[in-house]
Amino acid sequence: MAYEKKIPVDLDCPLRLTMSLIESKWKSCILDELRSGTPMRPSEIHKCLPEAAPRVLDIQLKELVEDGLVAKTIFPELPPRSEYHITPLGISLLPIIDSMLKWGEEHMDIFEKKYKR
Amino acid sequence: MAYEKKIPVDLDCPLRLTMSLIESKWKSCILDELRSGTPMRPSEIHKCLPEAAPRVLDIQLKELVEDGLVAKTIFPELPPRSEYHITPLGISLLPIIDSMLKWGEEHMDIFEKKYKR
DNA sequence: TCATATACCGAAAAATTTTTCCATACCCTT
DNA sequence: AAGGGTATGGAAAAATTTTTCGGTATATGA
Repeated sequence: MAYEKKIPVDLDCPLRLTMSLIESKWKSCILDELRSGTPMRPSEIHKCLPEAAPRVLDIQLKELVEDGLVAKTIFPELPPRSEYHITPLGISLLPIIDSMLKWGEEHMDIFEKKYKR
Repeated sequence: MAYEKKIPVDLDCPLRLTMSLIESKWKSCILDELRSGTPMRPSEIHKCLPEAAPRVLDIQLKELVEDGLVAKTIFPELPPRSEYHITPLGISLLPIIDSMLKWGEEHMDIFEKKYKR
């Protein structure tokens, strides 16, 4: 995530650290989908976020797991089956996701008028 | 911001809307700097965020103004002088910035151990 | 047998963001 | 007149993210 980039994230800045974990296009949405705690299979997540390219969901799920916000269970079955669920660390981010969701709902009209079409 | 991109931001998704306003590298930090309400000159902002390329601060300040989160006052003087201050809309985002700041402080140790060096 | 579904991943193209460098224009101080 | 500070912006390179396309492998159902 952070230190394998050419220009590494400044982990000493709390704001940049938190942002770096969720700023990719679909990460906050993935966490929102997983919020209930019920594990979801990747195909389900894809269905819930149909506008996201499947490949990018794969990549971002992998990064969420790497960062410890989400955990993965692989069932040794065929055809393959796996499940993702939110971890306690991910759950601790949900209030932030909530407040962004709420802010977006409350102020959506401003930006629809401003930018739509 | 949103609809002048080839792949426009989905303004109907409240989460993506909110994220799109603050996800650029330094926007949340700029809002944090302006939080007190006291106007700041661009040169001051640059000094407070020395790791940011000045050019990118200019660009992101401009976008923050365009999105209505920050306002700009230009004084018709020479040498040129201008000031940026946070708007009520920007202030309404501060609780989100706060919670990200707090989360980052509380969980920094995890990621320092994990990614530093 | 053929299509579909499952999960995943490599590679390249495209889009976007960030960085870097340079330029404008004017003032003040040395 | 030279150097430094002010605010700003063009342009290209570099870095990063996202998209798109294709491939692996195996099982099930038509």
